[in-house]
Amino acid sequence: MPLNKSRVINAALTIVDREGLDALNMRRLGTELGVDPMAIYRHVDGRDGVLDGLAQRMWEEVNVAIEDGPWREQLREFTRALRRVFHAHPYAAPLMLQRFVIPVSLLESVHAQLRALRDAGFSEERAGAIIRTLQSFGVGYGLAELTCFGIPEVGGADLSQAEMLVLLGQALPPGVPPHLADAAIALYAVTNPEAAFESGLDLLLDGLRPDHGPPGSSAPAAQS
Amino acid sequence: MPLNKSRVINAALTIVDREGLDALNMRRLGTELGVDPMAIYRHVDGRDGVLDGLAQRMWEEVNVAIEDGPWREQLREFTRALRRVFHAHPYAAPLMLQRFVIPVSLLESVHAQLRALRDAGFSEERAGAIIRTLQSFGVGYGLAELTCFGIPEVGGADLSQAEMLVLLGQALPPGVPPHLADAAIALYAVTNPEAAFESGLDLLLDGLRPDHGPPGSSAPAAQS
DNA sequence: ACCTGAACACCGTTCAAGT
DNA sequence: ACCTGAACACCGTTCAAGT
Repeated sequence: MPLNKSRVINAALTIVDREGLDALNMRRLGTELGVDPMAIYRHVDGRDGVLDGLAQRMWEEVNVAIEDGPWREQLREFTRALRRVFHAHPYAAPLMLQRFVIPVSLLESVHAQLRALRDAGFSEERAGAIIRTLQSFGVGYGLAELTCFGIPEVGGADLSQAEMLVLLGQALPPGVPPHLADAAIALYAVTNPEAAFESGLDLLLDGLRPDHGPPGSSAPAAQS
Repeated sequence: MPLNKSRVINAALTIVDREGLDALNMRRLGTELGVDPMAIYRHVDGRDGVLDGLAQRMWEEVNVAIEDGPWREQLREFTRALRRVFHAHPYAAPLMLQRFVIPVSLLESVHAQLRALRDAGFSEERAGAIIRTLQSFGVGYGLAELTCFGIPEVGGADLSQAEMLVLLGQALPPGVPPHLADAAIALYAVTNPEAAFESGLDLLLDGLRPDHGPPGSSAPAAQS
């Protein structure tokens, strides 16, 4: 079992998932692999290379099963998957937004989405805008949740209303006027994170209508 | 002119804006302030405290002039301001999503937005969802642009179509099939970043309709 | 070709003095 | 009360050997 890049990234992810990004150093990674730290440099371009590898791994985890089916559901499922990575790997997932790497698996998803939207009657330009918007929303939402609720909490995802308010209180500047505290509560003290995300997703998807009529389909029914 | 927190954060932002986050260390910060590095620890809680201060500063920069006017324009302007910070401080802005700090100025914006939406006939819950969605979109989009185009390029914001394609090619895995390269181009090779962002914003805002009829206004005209 | 370990430069932070 | 500087622990990386 010779050392290779994949094994290095695996070990790195194990460390990061358990102890956070700061705990990842080359010496630690060496002992985790049972190898001299310097041996790693043969397979990966230093610590930076390891972080690149982690970012790539995170994007690859955004894989979604259904790539056919109605376009709206396809986009919805992809955006959910985007957020899910942040919950699954709260320490490593932010790397997706720090390093520019595009794995093939992501391009395959994008390709399927572009085709689905084009088939539904969206112009090429609008299709791109829609996917970019959903991607931004997905990663932005996932990342914002992480920084709001703190890393360990978001993993368990079960904070009581009281605990959340205390957490919020600590982040608020001392001596905020009541009406601003109310605003903070309304915005950040979310009781059901899943439902809150879904309603944001609905907001985005329900407003979408093809520009020119689709090749052949009945009228969509979303705006009740 | 005694040393204080505000002066420390100012100096830190100067360094970070010019040379990036990695260039920010306590010794460097000391010389920038003309002070022994250890003097800084009196006013700020170590390097971490400096980063917290920078995150706070970034959020404070998301100030928007108009806080009245129609709700749609108010939200639009705020989301634009969110993205603008990432272009103004490409190195420091990502800290907004790494540390949980909420300055009063942000809460004031949120409060005004909540009221505007409530007055327009949106329920409290839906108003929160809308603002959260727009915030996620704004920061997600800004951050994604940064990682896509690279930090210095996003500042200048003038990349030729050719330069952008080369940049994209470097990020793509070697030997991607043509149809996937096409997908990457459609999604990432944006010729007009401003226009692309605006169309995402339109996507989000145009779909919004109050739940119960507004207190008294004529019908909105957005979906032409 | 691949792994090893000593060594170097750098950085955050503690602590005991200074004024 | 505030600033100073020596010192320590830690970490990424280079380099000359090893097998």
